[in-house]
Amino acid sequence: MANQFGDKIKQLREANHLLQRQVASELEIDTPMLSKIERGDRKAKKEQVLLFAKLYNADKEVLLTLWLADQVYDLVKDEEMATDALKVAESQFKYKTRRKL
Amino acid sequence: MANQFGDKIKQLREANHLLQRQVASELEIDTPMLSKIERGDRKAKKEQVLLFAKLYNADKEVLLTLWLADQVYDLVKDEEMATDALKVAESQFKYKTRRKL
DNA sequence: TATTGACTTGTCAGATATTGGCAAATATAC
DNA sequence: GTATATTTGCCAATATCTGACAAGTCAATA
Repeated sequence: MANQFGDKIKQLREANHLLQRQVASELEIDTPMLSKIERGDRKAKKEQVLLFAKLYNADKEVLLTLWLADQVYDLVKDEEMATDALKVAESQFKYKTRRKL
Repeated sequence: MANQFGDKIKQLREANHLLQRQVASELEIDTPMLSKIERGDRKAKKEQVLLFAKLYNADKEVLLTLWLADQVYDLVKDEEMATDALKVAESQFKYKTRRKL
């Protein structure tokens, strides 16, 4: 997993002087799992992203964005048409939201 | 599945006056499967995308782009931070490719 | 260098999702 | 109506993901 999110939450954890043990306990997962999430080995659940934001007093929109971006990146990273596809998806998204209004 | 790709290949099939039966046979799948791919119910394999391009004499880059874009769209469609995440993923992608050179 | 504490790695069974294919339903054309 | 084309529903096989645990490394320090 491409890992902007993991890097960020590791950074935040350290800035808050917390151990994986402590954070893991709050998230009700074990330390190996947290380690893997920080290292990008495993994907956090959306609900856990919100908990990270709360625990670290961080902007949840920022974390959710990085979390999603990593997933998008993983999906397209090996594809030649990656950036084109991202642009197409983006315009498709904008079109749909515009229609909803 | 968001369906720019399916619409496109259905359009191309009809422009080429081909039946699902015929195309499916070329792809070595059954017609229900092709129907589902055209309708966005099932995702085509990358290898099948290339076959579509060949069969319909279409630009494979275009088809691959739509095919990937649909997948990206599906991933982000229900997320509030969707467009932000796409932008972040895009810049991440550009950075990595730049580094590779 | 033995012990301790923090973190990481490997593995695996169980859960979940995806796939391919068939049978049946529906739509379209004649 | 019949015949042909397409779609829908379903299911078993397979693949992928998940959570959990045991064992590993690494760094600090007694």
